[in-house]
Parts: sequence; structure tokens; C-alpha cells
Amino acid sequence: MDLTPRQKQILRAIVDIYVSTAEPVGSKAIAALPDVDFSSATIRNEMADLTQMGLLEQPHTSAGRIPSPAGYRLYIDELMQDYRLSLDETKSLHDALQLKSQEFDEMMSQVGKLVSKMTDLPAYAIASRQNQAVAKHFELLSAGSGSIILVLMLSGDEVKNKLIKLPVSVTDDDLRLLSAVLNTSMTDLTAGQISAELLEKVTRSAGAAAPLVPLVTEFTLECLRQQHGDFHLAGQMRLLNQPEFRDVSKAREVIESLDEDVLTNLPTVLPKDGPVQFLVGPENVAKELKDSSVVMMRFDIGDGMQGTVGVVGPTRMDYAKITAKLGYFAENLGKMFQKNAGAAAAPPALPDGMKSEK
Amino acid sequence: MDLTPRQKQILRAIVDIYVSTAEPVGSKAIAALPDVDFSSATIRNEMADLTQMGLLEQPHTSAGRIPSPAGYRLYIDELMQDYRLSLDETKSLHDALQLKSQEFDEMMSQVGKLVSKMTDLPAYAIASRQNQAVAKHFELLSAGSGSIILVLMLSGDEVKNKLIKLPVSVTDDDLRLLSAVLNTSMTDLTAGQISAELLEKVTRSAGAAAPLVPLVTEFTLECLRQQHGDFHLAGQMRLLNQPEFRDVSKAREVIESLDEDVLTNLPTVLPKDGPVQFLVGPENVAKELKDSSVVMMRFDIGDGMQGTVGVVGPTRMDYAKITAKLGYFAENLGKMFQKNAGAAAAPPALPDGMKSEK
DNA sequence: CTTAGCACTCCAATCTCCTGAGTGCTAATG
DNA sequence: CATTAGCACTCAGGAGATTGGAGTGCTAAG
Repeated sequence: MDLTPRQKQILRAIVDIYVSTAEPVGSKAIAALPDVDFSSATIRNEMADLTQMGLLEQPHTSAGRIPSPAGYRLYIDELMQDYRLSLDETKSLHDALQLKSQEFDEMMSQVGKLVSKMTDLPAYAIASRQNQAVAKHFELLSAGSGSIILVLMLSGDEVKNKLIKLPVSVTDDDLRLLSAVLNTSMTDLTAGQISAELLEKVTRSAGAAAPLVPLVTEFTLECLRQQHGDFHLAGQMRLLNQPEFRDVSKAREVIESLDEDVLTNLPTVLPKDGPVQFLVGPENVAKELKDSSVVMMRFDIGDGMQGTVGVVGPTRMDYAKITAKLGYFAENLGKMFQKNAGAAAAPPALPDGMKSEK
Repeated sequence: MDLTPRQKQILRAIVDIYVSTAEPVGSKAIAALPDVDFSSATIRNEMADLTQMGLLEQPHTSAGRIPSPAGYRLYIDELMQDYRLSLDETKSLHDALQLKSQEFDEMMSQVGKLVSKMTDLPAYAIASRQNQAVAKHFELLSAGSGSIILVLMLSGDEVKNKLIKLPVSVTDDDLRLLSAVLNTSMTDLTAGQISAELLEKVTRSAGAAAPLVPLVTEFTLECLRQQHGDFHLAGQMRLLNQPEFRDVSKAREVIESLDEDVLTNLPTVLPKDGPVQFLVGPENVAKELKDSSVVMMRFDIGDGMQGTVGVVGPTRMDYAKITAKLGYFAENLGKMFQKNAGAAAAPPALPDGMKSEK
């Protein structure tokens, strides 16, 4: 079912116009385009064919045509023309990209808000580890009054800490022993490699500090297993700007489905052949999103971390423009994170341990 | 302008009915109530008086009455009857209150979501320090490859950490010196008490580690100044369940105004005479909220921290029920936080080699 | 003071009508 | 034989017009 060049031209025109007007596109509107030199009647014939092929739909007999999901897909894969960001747009993207925070999660959250703002659609951002995390170093600090602080350094310059109230009283020597045991036995192992036997062995070697072991190891395992960083969702209500969601109940359905479960489980399904990827309408697994599209983008953060940013909107979205904008982010976000993370030489931008916890 | 008992009864009835139906209340509806034994004509007269006094409003001549903001205020202050939570409600509140996480911010976020879910309205949660924070202890750990980790223990059992890439190479001895200097000079001081002179003195005493000082102190000050924990907002879209926001543009206006700035600045205006407090319609400072009400509740977290949870909705909300539910949270959240914070002491780990549950 | 009764008001729901955009088909054209 | 002009037909959506009913305010009687 290959399309003739003219059919492609028409399909592309219909998507382009529909995306910007949100109104079904009629044959006349296309005939009026500058580079179209065939009549509206011809276009009507072609549109009938395209409808036949399932690439277009007709809301009702006397209305124009709108692209079907298959039409969008074809458009994205073959027809879409690169959108060149204007100078203004590039500038505003550039300016916005000056992330303020140096805290990692905070930065991801800002990225989500940013993308949402720049696309005027809901957006999400999430960081995930590319590799299994391992512990690099354990440190036990006494914090007075029967409690200690466990500082856990992970691969990829992550640092976690936890305040532990002591179940039994232990001496400084006990702590030193435990610390040594942990650092010899538990480092450089992934969560999967830490066996019950190993834990038992550690407990046996820990002497008087043995009661502490489960507290420490449980927290450690929790940290190692945590594959994803916090999930950040921003600008849900921007969906209301879209005419297809003028009906509140539809908007609610979609907005409510935008949670961590749905969105983190989406990406993995995809082939990986570019920084920007698309899920159009029914291609989405979640049925609440069957009339919506997701455009997502991955970028490299360094330190074995990978970021994912996505945008959710009606199937009728400006794929070309969004692709261009996400592409810009894809190129520059990595640098941004590196810069903030490695900037010890430049005073204001301090390096960063990951989370601070209480 | 004291009301007669009958007027009070009528006003209360109007609020109660309007809250549940969202329709203007007519004289007949009130006359039909079981404990009303005067006629609709009488009620009409009284309603005319109440309207005169500014406690009721009339959307148009031939419609029933709805409470004015002043009417709501009077209702809240004097007329509202305690709503007794049903057994089912209590149970579901109780069940929901089993916070999973032991991470502090995570818990606050859960509380926000919880309150939002239980009231079917947008909710926010935020923790703030009751007292100025001070540093209790500094610890510098070398993290290999030209970087160190600063572990900062604050008052109230807070612990923060930060990975610092070294701008110059320093020896272990240098670090020990710096650590000692910090622990003698910079502990037990609020952000305000840390003067430029003090910082200079510390730098001078730090020897070879001097270039590190600004990195450390800047982070420290940042931590000390931070008065509020993260701001958590949940369930914005629940606003769309309310009939007054069936019009998307109104909903957008309100939802968009629900940000940290607006909501953290709200509470401070209030008198403090109970755990649950109200801001009705125009009592809100922000003009976007002039047709909305905020109900908020503070609770004690311990460790010198205080939590605030609030709910945002149309002025027509079920103040009595929300008050009851927030009241329940107010009573029990404190305990909840204590329990989780001290969890290390209690359940999973028992002294004798008892294997902890997984 | 209370209430029955009545005239009056006005929203909102329903219906009808009409317009205009858009289609599909046919027949003419190069 | 692809293209196009022309035409009859369809249909969504907006503008009035109509109506029903809920609710009020006032008056006069109990």
C-alpha cells in the first residue's frame, strides 16, 4: 500500500493543518495551499482513497478529514519534516535550561517542569541507573545518644545516609569492627549478589555489633535495588489547554492515569532507534491513553545514570515541533548535568551528593 | 445582628443542603425537613432577612438561596455540628494512615496524597522547622579520587550529605584539621549567628584545607536556612470532580494558582486557636482563590518539626466532614511519624539472634 | 406572628429552523 | 484516462422561539 507522492503530500498537509487548527480539514483548505496545483475535486478523490486505506477518518459525513492513528504513525515515520527551531525558540530553550539546583532529584524535577512549560503539555521526568548499583564504601558515625549514622557510598558518586537508633549499646570498637567487616565483605556487590549466607557471615563476624547488621544491610539492599530515582510529573493541568480536553471528564480520565506506574512502564516496550520516540494513541498500553500520545526522550546523565523525559498530549500534537524541542534537550541536558555535577573548580556550582535524608 | 434560633436553624440547613446538592436551596426544601415545623412562607421571610444581612445570596430572582462567604464563616464559627466519622470512615482513615516509607519527605508526600484522596480534593503537605536549625556535627570522609563527602548533622536528627570534588589536593591531616575547626567553631550556631568574620576565622585556621571552606560553609548555610521541607501537592485534578469547576477555565485558574508560593504564604496569616483552620473565599489573600476555600491543619512531628496539611476546594465544601477527617489526622499523624522515626529501635530487630522478617 | 394563596420572574431545557462547510458523484474536458 | 467543474445532498451547530417549573415576594386572612 505504497502512497503516491501526491497522496503523501496530501496526508502531510492534513496532519499539519489539523495539528494547528484542531478542526477537520476539508479539500478546499488543501487546494488553497501554495504548492498544491490540483483541484479540490482531485483532493477529494485522494482523500477518499486515504480514508479507504485507514490513514484518515471522517468525524461525520459532511465534515473534513482527520488523521487516524495509523495516519499519524506514517506521518511520524516518513512524512514529518524537521522543524527548525527559530532563533527565539532556541534562545528561550537555552535560557530555561540553566538549571538552578545542584541537587540531583531537584534537577530532574526542574527538567520535567521545563519540558512541560516549553511544550505546553504535561511532562514527566525520571532518572534510572543504567547499571546495577554496588556499594563502594560504608561509614558508621556515632551521633551521640544511642544512635549512629550510616553513610553509604554507591557506585556513580551516589551517597545515601540513614540515622539508626541503636537497639543495643555498642562501643566505638564494635562500630569500627562492623565497619571493617562491611567494607571488606559487602562492597562491589550488586543486590543480587548479596546472598543470605553472606549476610549471615557478616552477622557472625560483627561481634557485639551483630544486632546492627540487619538494620544496615536492609537499608543497603533497599538502596541498591532502587533502580529509578524519584518520578517527577509536571503541568498535568496544561492538558486542559488542549481543545480535545475541553470536556472535563475526558481530561480527568487521562490526567488520573498519569502516574508513576503507567509512565515508567511505558518506555521499556520501545525499540531504541533515536533519542526521541513516539507512542501514538492505541499504541499505548494503557487504555486511558488510547486517544493520547506520548513522546519521550532519553538522555545520558553520566555516572551510569540515564534520564527519561516524556510529554503527554492528544494524538493531535505537533510532533515535529516537540521532536525538535526534545531533541534540543537531549543534546544539551547531559552537558548540563555534567557541568553542575563536576564544577568544583567554579565556586557557585558545587558538586553534589545525591539525596540527603533524615 | 444576632440571629434568632430559627434563623440559625435555617442558615445551617441551607449550608448543609447546598453543600451536598450544589443547587440553590428553596424555601420548600427547608420546610420539608423533619425538624422544621413552620411553613415555607415563614422561611421565605426569614431568608429575605438573612439575605438582607449578607449571609445569603440569590443567584437570580427566581432561584433559591446560597450561602455568602459571610454565611459560611458564621456557619463554621457557630453553627457547624461536629461530624461523627462513621465506623467505616474511621477504619479507612486508619488503614490509609499506615505510611509505608521511613523517609521523611516521602512520608509527607504520602500524607498529602492521603488527605487528598480522603477528601476528594486537592491537598498539600509541608513540613517546617519550629526552631532555627543549628549544626551539631561535621564529618569529612574521603571518598577517593579527589573527592570527599561532607556529612552534616543538624539539630532535630536531620542529616545531610554532599559529595565535594576537591579543588586542591589535601592530605588526611588537612581534613582532620578542618573537621576539628568546623566542629569547634561552627556548631550550635543558627544561620544568622554565622558571621562573615567567623567564616574568615575558620578559613584562616583551616591551613591547607582553606580552599575547601567556602564549599563546606555554603552548603551548611544553605541547609541551616532551609526552613521548609519539600512542598507536596497532590490530587489537583480532583478539583475537576467539583461541579463548580465543570468549566475548565475556572478550574485552570485555581489549579494554576496552587503552587508553593501561594500555599506556604497562606497559613502564617491565621490565628492559631485549634488544629483545623479555615480560609473562606475572599478571606484568601490570593485573588485566584477568592471563590475557593482552604482548610488546613497543623500537627506536631517531633524533633522540632511541624507539619501542615491543607485542602483546597470550592467555598461550598463539607466543612464539617473535612474538619472531622483532618482532626483525625491531626491526632494520629504525630504518633505515626514518631513511630516510623524510631522504628529502628523497635520492631524488625531484636537483640537476640532472632532473624528479622524480610 | 404565621401562613395560604397568587401573580410574577426567570432559568434552563427542548424544539425548530437555517446556514454553510463539506462531501460524493457525474459528466465534461484536454 | 486522469483531472476538474458542477451540482445535489448531508449534517453539525448556532440562533431564536416556546414552554415548564421552581422559586420568589406580597397580600390578606387566621
